[in-house]
Amino acid sequence: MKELPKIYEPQKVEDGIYARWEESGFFNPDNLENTKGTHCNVLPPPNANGELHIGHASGYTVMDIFGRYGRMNGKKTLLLPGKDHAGIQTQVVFEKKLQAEFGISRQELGREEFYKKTYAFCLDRANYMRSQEKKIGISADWSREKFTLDPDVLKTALETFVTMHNDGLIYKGKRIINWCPRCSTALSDVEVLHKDSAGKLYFIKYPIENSNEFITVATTRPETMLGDTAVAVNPRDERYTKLVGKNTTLPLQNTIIPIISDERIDLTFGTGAVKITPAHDPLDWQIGKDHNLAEIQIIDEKAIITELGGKYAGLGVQAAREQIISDLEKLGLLEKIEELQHSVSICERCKTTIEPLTSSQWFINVDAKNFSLKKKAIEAIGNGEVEIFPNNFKKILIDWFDNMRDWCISRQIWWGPQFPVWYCPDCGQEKYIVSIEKPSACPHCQGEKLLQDENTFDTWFTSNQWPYSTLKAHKDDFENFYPTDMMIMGRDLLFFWAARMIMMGFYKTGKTPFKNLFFTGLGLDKEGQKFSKSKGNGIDPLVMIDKFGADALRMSLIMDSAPGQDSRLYEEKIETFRNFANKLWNISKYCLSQENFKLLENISKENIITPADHWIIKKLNETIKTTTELIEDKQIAMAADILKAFTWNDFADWYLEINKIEKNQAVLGYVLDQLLRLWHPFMPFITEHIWELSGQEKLLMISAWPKELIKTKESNFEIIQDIITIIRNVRTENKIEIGKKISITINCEQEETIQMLQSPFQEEIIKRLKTGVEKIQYNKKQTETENSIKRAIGTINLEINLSGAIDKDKEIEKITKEIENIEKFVLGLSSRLNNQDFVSNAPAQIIEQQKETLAKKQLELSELKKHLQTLK
RNA sequence: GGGUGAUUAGCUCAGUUGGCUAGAGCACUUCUCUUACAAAGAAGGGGUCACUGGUUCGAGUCCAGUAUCACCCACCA
Repeated sequence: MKELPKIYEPQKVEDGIYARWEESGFFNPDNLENTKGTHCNVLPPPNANGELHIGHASGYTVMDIFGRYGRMNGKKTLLLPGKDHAGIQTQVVFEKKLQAEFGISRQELGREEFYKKTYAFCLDRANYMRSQEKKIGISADWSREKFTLDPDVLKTALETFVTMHNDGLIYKGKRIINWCPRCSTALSDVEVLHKDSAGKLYFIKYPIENSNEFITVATTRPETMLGDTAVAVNPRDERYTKLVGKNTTLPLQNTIIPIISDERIDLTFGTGAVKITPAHDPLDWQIGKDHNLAEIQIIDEKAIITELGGKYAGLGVQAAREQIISDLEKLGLLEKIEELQHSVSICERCKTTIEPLTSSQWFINVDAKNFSLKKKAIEAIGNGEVEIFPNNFKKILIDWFDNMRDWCISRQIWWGPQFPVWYCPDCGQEKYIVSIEKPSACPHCQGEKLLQDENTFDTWFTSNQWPYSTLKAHKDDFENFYPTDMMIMGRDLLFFWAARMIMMGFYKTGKTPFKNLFFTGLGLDKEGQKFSKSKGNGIDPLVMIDKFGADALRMSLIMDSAPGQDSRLYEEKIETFRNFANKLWNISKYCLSQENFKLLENISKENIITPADHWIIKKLNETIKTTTELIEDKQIAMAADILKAFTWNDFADWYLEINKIEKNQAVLGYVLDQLLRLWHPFMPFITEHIWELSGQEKLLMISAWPKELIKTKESNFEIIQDIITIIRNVRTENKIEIGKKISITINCEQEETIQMLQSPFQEEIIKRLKTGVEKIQYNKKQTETENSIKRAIGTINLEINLSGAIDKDKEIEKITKEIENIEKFVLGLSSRLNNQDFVSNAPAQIIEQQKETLAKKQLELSELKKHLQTLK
């Protein structure tokens, strides 16, 4: 066996291992043989406009763990990768790039050219990002990789638009929408963020018609008064009862508008009287509709005052506001200004303040009579058709659906698929044709100059169809894999993506798009801050992989965290898992250095011989069982934790040390074999590498997940462990120098135990495992050697002879403390066992356990007391 | 305004349906380069599980309330 490096060097082996996996073809489920059942995870497509960040890495790790676990369990496993064109975000990114590199705007480039260049940019980024994804080790089938604008994927999405339109679930209408003046597009409700900011509340006096009185309204946006068409008060507000039905003169515009009453007015806020601007406020728009008020658009799509704004036309919103306040002040109509904390709507992508505008847009009716998308989704979540991890996200989702309003899906950006809607210039905008292909002629006037609707789709309209649009693009995938098994994403995508995928899935296929929906938390930096570009606190996954290895990064991303819970990531943490990977490396290095060592998939009973053998096999069995159960239960962090404890504390710290003395290479080979399999989903690179070094021909990636449990008999190996640990402890406590040899006496009445200890190698083990023991004596009865230290281990009374070197005071102190401790515990336990309520209510098993513990502790206590006497 | 999560060792966090004296990593103390590993080994110290009540034989875990922090949602003129 060739000499392996002392330190595992992931940088040198990872790329080669990934290449072997790819070449094997087993990422492609079509090449997997003898499969039983399927595991499918259509991977969330990252935005093809940048690079992978730690959030992607975190999600991919979870997906890959379940994917590899599924594959090792013999399931036809498909992880389907892809990229998203990410409409607005990509347009923003690419416009900036154009400006920075060439100093040109998209307008200068023209729509068609801009689209072409953006497409090329996305493909370039997609290529780069794919190479990053491979670095993380994701076992995805690249032959099926998709892009949201691929013709076949897009076709499915557009077909959905057509059928939804035909079913009356999509309509075009003039409604109030969120407008981003910088992006020049409408936005859906979820694309708008709300930022708390300090603002001002202006109190403006509106003169009552034919009177000297005023009605004072309060507003944060005085400039919108140019478009007021009413003043509203609450019908129960007695202050204004006599004014309802009268009119007021709108200052500056000098138009006459009515004073109306409406339930939705909060009488405790401001003056209780509200100016109504239907064209520029969502609530006002509703009220305007109900009261038949005119909509006067006085702010345009660039946030400039329109012609209807009279003398203020052409001013920006902010400038108009200042001018209006100054003019009102001159007129004596500004009563006062108060400071106010309120939230301002901003664009999710560029943070520009949103202008609510009325505009003609396309909407999805989410609660249609013939097919209520949201009710269907709520039902599926409620009845468990979609299982959600962690479970508490269920309620959040249902609440969100309950409050969901119609969804605006049209955008006025250039980057993205255009609506399959056609207009005839002669017949006008009212008559349109919905068709994926351009119709040859207008059905109304036979005109042939048809123009396509200029709107592009909301990115989420296409990506919400991802699970079936990708599967439908390849042979029988849809039949084989839909509904998919897992969908995993960051909790920030809950509403954007998860919720609406469920809706669309039910509409299109009548089924949920995925059976299990799993949310990861967000990655935070060491101070608990969200990673963000502007803060510059990001951790580049590639840099970390280069520094610590992909396996270490993967482990650091999933350990010490609960599903859906945010977790902090920092280099020191990744380092600890690099150290663990190195531990696994050295464990393997030791095994491989042994003569006649080979990995064994199975072991027969005859080969489990010594007390340590039985013990380690029993521990391994428990580990296999628990790990499997935990993964099935989606608790991967706990699963890895159990595995880690077994690997390090049981196998490395004990079994390997014993193997140096008492060889049983069959057990060694079997445990390492099983261990590599168990670790593979979590740390695929290092396990595959060791697997190969061990001479295995078949890839570990497609080897079977451990399941067979070999029955073992109980061994008393724990007694040996206790003896060793106690001796080491006593040596340290009494400051016995390293080289000094000591002797021990084992007092025990049980013949069986003594036989075990005297069986081949067991004494050797006790002597050589850092105990410095030279001589072991046995006695059936208690001996009373002067100056020795005694400790009870079950039925054994261990006597450690330090030849006069003991620190008597310290020993007395320690024993006294220990006695107190145990007495307290024994008291608590025995009073519980004497409690009739406990005895009659607690399960028999618990009672039995506690009785045993009590007996053991009482025995220990009496031994300690005797020991204390002899010391004194 | 509504909601969710968090509060456990100096720090970062686990702790599944309630069940023996609450765990890990890092940091800390002491010792050791022992031929798999100093990225390691051995032995230790360190916790009123935020607070107050309640349910229970039994509560870190369940219920109610309080406090602090974080995040999300929201048509707060």
